[in-house]
Amino acid sequence: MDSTDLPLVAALGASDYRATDARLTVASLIAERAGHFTAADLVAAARVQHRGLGRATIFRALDMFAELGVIERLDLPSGDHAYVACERVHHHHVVCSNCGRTADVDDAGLNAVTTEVARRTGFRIDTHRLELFGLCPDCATDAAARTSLEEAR
Amino acid sequence: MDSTDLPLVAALGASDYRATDARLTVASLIAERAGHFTAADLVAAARVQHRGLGRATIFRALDMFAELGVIERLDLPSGDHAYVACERVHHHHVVCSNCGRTADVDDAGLNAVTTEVARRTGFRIDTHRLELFGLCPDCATDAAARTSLEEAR
DNA sequence: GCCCGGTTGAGACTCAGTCTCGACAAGCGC
DNA sequence: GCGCTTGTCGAGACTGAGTCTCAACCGGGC
Repeated sequence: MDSTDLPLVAALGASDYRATDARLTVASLIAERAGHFTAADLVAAARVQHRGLGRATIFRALDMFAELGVIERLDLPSGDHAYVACERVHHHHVVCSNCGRTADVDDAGLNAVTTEVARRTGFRIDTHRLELFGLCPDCATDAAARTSLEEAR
Repeated sequence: MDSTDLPLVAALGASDYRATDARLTVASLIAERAGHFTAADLVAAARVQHRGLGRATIFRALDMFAELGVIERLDLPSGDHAYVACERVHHHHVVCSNCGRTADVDDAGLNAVTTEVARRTGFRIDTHRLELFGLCPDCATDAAARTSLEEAR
């Protein structure tokens, strides 16, 4: 894949930040990952593939991409922090707890929920965060196949 | 307040865990807090009020109460971890980003949202986490008063 | 060539959370 | 009462994610 095709690189180009080698490297590392990833993943991958990339640089790049809205921070049920590459519009994530793959979903009726919550509690809701965890179609199929196999025994 | 009235203490009594002094102290520290609190808050409070309470003990007690379902872990928009005392049934939290007060809300139509998301993405949704942030009625009133005051100038 | 501001990698630092260890206390059989 | 087991304790070492600092580097403008 030509790295200039990456949405992260496009966002970088459209911003006031310079498109340096280090940032392009981080962008391509992120693009290599299908689902969510942790900062530690990137640091490890950078060490293996592109020696010259400091820890601080990766954290700085992640902060910057998060600020540009092209990656988003995620809190896994385990309490760990992770990131996902994503669109810049407001949306939510569904995370496969088996393979880590993620999917974006838009509002999907959540606006009505926040309105209802505001009405019930009297709170003025400014922001919200919805994260959904489960099995992606592939892993769900696998799991179902494995279950029926065990039942057949 | 008689500490035996605390729902945390009741849950502790109903469990297999021993109701030791250290745990009762942690329970009363948690009960003193109206909204969410961090582990560091408790450690600091314990140091000020009840010298003899180790860091590890507080973390262990928090884990235990979380396991009993009487406190719940929360991820603030800042990325910090916090805890809230809460009911044992499944529910969600609304957090005041000004004073930290929290309110519990039940499903409020979210079930429909998860069903819709599952339908659209093909994921099998197992768990989810919804956190809402905004201003509680008091802080919202204050904020509104301050805004109108500034407009009058 | 020189300056300036943005960016870099290295490494020190911080701090939340975990782990380990020896001490202690409650419960229980004898 | 005694000894054993088990659960719990506090202290402090440890770990690892994330931040901060600093000197070096780089490209652009003059």
